[in-house]
Amino acid sequence: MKSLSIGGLSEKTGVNIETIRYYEREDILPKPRRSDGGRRIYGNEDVRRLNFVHKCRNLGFSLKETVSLMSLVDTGNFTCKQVHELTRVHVKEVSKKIQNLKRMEQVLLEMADKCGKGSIPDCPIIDSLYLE
Amino acid sequence: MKSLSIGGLSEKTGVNIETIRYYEREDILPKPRRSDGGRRIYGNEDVRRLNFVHKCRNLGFSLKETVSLMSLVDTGNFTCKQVHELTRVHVKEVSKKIQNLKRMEQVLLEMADKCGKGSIPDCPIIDSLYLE
DNA sequence: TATGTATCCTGTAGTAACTACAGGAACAAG
DNA sequence: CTTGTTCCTGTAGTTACTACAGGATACATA
Repeated sequence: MKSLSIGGLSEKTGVNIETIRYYEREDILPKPRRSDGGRRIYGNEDVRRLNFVHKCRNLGFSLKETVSLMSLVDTGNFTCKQVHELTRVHVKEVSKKIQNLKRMEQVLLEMADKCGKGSIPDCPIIDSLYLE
Repeated sequence: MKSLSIGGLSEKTGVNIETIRYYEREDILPKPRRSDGGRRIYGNEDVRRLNFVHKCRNLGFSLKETVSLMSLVDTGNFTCKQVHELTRVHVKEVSKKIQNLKRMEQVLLEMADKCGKGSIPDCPIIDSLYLE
């Protein structure tokens, strides 16, 4: 089992060094052991955990949700059903966000389309922003 | 021209009272005149401006971008072309966000699909979160 | 062994865009 | 005149990082 410095861990996982220290402060990652000089030393388990967190974040889970998922796993106190439920709820939120953004995109495209692209200070985009 | 209290303005525009005061602090909205008792008094122009800001925010423009748009309008120093360009750049970012979220959604759905929904502490969703 | 430089340390503050108080003043209705 | 609602200022909290400052440590090279 090889050990890593914080820089090594950062490179291996793609997570920023400052972010790793932040996760430690926030008790999202356990405090690692230190070298004689006081530097953090990480092992394979730390890589695994950080990958887990990183992946959750990329999938849009909040840190709170991520911690929930991890502690479920840590305690062994979970069922596949529970995890499925958590995922289902989350995917619903993601879908909602997509819908909202699509609506936004639509309005923006319509506005841009109506715009004459002229060189005088008069624009239907601006006009429509003042309405309602 | 009728005047409004901050509560009235909030109701009329759908913007939170605290948010209105925040916009004032941040010089996004002008400081309104006050009553003898020191309360804020708003007019039609304030409704217009706040609607503008609100709409920009709903369309995903940052406050900075919103202020840029407004000051373009205020100075009259803009062309339709400029506004079109700003919109075009913004819609590109929105589209990118949509793409990312869709990818996320896909992965989550796939994970949920593989999940056995069983009642034992073993779950392919969790397993896949540890990978990479 | 000296030295340079790369990496690391802690602690604090900044970011965006609000939101949430606390503690007090003003206004409207009965 | 009391009661209840709305409003005031000022400060601190939220999320998830990111960016220093000022110093210590580790390691490669001369």
